[in-house]
Amino acid sequence: MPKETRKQEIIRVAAKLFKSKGYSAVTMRDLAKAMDIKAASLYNHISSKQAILQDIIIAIAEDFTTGMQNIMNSDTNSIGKLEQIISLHVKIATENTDGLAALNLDWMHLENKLDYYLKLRNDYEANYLKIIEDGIANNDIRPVKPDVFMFSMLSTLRSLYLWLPKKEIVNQQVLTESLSQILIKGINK
Amino acid sequence: MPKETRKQEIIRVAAKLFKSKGYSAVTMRDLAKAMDIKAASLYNHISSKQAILQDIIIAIAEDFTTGMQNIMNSDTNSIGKLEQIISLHVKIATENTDGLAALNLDWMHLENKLDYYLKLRNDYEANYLKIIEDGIANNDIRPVKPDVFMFSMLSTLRSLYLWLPKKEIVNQQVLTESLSQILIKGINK
DNA sequence: TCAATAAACTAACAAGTGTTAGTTTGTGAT
DNA sequence: ATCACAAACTAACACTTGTTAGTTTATTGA
Repeated sequence: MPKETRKQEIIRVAAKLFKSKGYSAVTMRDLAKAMDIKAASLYNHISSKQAILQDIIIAIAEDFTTGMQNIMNSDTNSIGKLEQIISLHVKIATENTDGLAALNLDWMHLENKLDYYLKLRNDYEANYLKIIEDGIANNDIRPVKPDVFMFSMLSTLRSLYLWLPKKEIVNQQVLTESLSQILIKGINK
Repeated sequence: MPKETRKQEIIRVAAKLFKSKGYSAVTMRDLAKAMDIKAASLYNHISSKQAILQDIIIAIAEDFTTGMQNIMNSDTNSIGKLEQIISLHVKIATENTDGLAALNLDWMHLENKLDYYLKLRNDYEANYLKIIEDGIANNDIRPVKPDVFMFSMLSTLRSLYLWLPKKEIVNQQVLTESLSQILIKGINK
């Protein structure tokens, strides 16, 4: 595996700080202190504070988009697709907890890239909803309200970043199965 | 009903701004502009920016605490209590959407009152968990993992502030029933 | 009519903000 | 030994931040 560049290191530490206080409350001097250098030195590696936020959020948002494409092209029924969505969220939340926190808490502070982020998010949710609606039409899913169900499921999955650090369990598969049980069981026919 | 004081008006507008950008990104000049006065004039009514945040968050946190006390003292089984919890969250989220957003997003910026807030939250979650565990012991609830189940339910309920503004439905009872169906049905015996 | 009060104003402060310019230091390859 | 370069440094900038002090204006009850 290729070693982490200085820039990647800065972005990783920034994500951690953003998680604890939010983008706006973290100053470049805070970030510099966490890196044990002076604030001005950060600019040898990154172009602006805003660029750090964009790097963090857009990368993750594109991971979700790619993951959703794969799920939609996969050859399973709706319940299987929902399980894959849970697995996707667990995977990303496990691998990049801090970055996901920044995405969830500070997406509104994206400037140039805000529109792009919102497009990715809207498309993601539209695909998600379609999977649920298809499942109801195909009789794989009980006739719950699709939007309430998606909201509920997505709320849980989006909050994983808050919860994962508290648990000793890092086993993705165990968590995925436990969540599938709780989130899907109630609507499975 | 008593008319809103100027102070209450400021706090209400502040909550709205905090919801859109977060506490740290909202300046006193932003708030003043939203009130159509100068920043210095705010200090005739409030003592500090921090005090505004405390007013907003602590009031809601205490509402939850009171609500939980009532639920625990109520004469229903575990499923009934969980339904009451859903109803409590829907009620508070409907009546004070913006304040709830501030609580969820900016609680970590509480200074003096942070410890108090965390105590209220921890107690709330402990009581919540106990209700679930009792329900499993009494055979009212399927033997799911209590912490995963609470996390899932609470994630949804805590995200209501994001979702309510998007819906035409303001009917609390309809929403409560729909959520009960989706959140509880899966674990009801 | 006058006094009290609520609520706005102007002006200013000290501290903190993101960022730039220019310079120095250490390391590894030629 | 020297060159190139990554990565740190100091110093400073223009601007924004929360907040205070002192003053003016409008409303209202005696």
